[in-house]
Amino acid sequence: MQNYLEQLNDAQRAPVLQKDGAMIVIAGAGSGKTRVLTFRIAYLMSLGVDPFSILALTFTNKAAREMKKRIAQIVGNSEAKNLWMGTFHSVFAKILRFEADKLGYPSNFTIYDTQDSQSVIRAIIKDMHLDKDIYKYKQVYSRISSYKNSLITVKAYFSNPDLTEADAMAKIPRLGEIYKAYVERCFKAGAMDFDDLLLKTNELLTRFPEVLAKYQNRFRYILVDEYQDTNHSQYLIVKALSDKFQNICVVGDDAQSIYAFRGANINNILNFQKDYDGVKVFRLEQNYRSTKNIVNAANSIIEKNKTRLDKVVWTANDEGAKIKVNRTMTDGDEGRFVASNIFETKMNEQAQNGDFAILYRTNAQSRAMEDALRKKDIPYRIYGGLSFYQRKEIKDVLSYLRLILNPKDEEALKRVINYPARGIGSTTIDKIIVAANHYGRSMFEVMQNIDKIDLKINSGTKTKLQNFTMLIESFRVTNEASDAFQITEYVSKKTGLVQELKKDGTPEGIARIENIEELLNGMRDFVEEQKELADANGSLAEFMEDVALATDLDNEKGDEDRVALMTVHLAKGLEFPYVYVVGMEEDLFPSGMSMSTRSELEEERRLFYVALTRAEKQAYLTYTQSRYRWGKLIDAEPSRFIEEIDASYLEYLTPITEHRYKPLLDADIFDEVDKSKLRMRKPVAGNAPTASKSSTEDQLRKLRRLKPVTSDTDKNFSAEEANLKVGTLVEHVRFGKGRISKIEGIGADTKAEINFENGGLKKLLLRFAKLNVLE
DNA sequence: ACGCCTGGCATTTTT
DNA sequence: TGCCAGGCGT
Repeated sequence: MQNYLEQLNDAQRAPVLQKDGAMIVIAGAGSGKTRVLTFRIAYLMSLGVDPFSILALTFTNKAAREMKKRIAQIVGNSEAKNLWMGTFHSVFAKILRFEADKLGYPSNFTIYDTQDSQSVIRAIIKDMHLDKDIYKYKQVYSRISSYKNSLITVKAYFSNPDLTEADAMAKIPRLGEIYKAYVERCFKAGAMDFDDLLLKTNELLTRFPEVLAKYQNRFRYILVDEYQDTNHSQYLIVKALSDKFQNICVVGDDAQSIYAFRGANINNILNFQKDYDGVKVFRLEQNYRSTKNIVNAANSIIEKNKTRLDKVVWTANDEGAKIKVNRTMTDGDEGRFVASNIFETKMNEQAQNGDFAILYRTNAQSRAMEDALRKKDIPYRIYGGLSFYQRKEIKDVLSYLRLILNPKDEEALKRVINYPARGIGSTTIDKIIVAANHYGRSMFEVMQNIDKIDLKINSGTKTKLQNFTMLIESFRVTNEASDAFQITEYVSKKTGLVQELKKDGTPEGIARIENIEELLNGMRDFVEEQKELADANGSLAEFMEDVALATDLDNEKGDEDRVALMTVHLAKGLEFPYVYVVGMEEDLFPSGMSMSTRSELEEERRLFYVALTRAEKQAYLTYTQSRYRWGKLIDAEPSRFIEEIDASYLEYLTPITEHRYKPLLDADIFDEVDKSKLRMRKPVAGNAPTASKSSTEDQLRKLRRLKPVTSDTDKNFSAEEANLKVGTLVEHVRFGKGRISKIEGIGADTKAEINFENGGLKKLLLRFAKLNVLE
């Protein structure tokens, strides 16, 4: 152990040696935080701490696996495997299975993925005869999800007038009913969604003090990685579990908090010191990953953010090359530039494919890159997007498997009851659903008793239904004596899934069969691994637990030498010698949907910070002048983030394009405006701001038409809901209790003075950027 | 009951 | 542009 400690620098060693108490490690990009975490755990164990009493929470399975592996190398496998280590979701799913009966759930509950959840919601909206254009199932889902992450249960929702009123104001007054129905349906199906895994854990820990005590006593030492990305629900779990011993070590980097959109709360890390007594603060500021140029450039970016913890990242590495900035005409050209650049670099620097990463803001951008790489015969792998387990054919197989474990799982049932086709149509299914609701039973139970109830289903269909239930029941029996691989192979044969695909014979069909084979291979490996490493037997239940929470990143085939293509979000925690950040354009990065408030823009900036700090030796920023979006060619302008980098760290391969209208710096406006006094009018559908064809005069007229809001409802809008859309049409902006008193000029120089009567703000000067003015 | 076709719509990130 | 849901025809 001692010589391991010598591998650390002083700053890293200090938190490792700090055995007890609450502590936070603020770790800059590339500063070796994973090393600190692993060594700290190993060190605790060397002091005699039982691995059973150490809980380490990560954000990806991959991170957990790797950490476990590295700890195993230090303390040995037999010790390491007793550690409680995994994602929040996977660790608490295990605990929930163990304690499920207390919450009225079966221990074999299904975990619904996003698709399943959304499909439940879609069905509810339909059943309630709601207008699907108003109640969009995806939006409803994300709304419910964010309620759950804030621990707003159905009950809490209805007893909070602020929430019900807010939804009523948003013209979705029946959201609460949908929420309620959704929760009921999930419960009836014996299913938890992702958010439930955290919400129900909270419920478990608050409602059952003896359970809380049990886990408080078990988890004497708690470590949380990527603490900046915890949401409220996770925060409360950590807080509750660590309350007794207060041996809590959180590690994170506020500058890399990029998941606010799904409920992560950066304040968790910013306020950690207030949450516990005598918090020790450690800072890891030396970057071992990147060149001076990259580190300094990244620093010059993140400095623009207001909300951040005090920290100066530095490096002793070489100066390195400047960051190269390149402009192309189209996204196709951008792809070709990147591809040939990779080709040349490979030649000149003897680099491997695996040394390169192409990072983008949106998945849609991967296509142009793919095309170019394929033309140059450069092997690549795309991460993210549709994960392997989300593919149709895989989900079909998995649905049968889910049904074996939990016949109440309605989403799985609906998916496979008539696939492959066995003559059970939607009319029949509807009848069963009606009966299931009527008797308060699951669909499967209704089907099992189909001849005892009168559903006006003809006898031929009844037989088909019985055949199906018998098929599933026979699977259940077979599964008792099988491991995951055996039962799956059996299922895919018996159901005729594979035959169905063979029959169609198209290239896609063949690819699907290959995918199913890949699934089987993966299962075989899984079974072997489980039997060897853990004291498990590779059962289907174990496998499904893994699958439900797996992501594409977990299927790493490490031995492949390929260029990596992924979103910036996915790249967090990774590093590559050569990094291309493509699509550095306004409205794309920063995303047009995330630049209307200061906090959104700051998150985009952190995202860019993450992108840049992935690079070890060389970073490229590329942008285009026009890009295909929504199937249309649209004009693009270079991202403000390029210009935010101190120019001395940049090398322009092409002259930077001047903005026709400078992006408005957020500082100009966000500092002065109390956003709760501002309201945004929803853009009218079909009136895309960028497609506006109006003349200068029209624009001016629109500006003048801005009227003060006369109603006194403004206080119902939170800062988040109120929106000031900078960089798009001004006509979308409405101001509460204020009026525009003066407009000067148009285009880059447009100035508007706005007088506010309330909120202490009397006058505001706005420079509207990027007005859509024809030239 | 099934399958094809079409029209409408959405494109930010995902454990 | 590409996908998916819903409608319509068989």
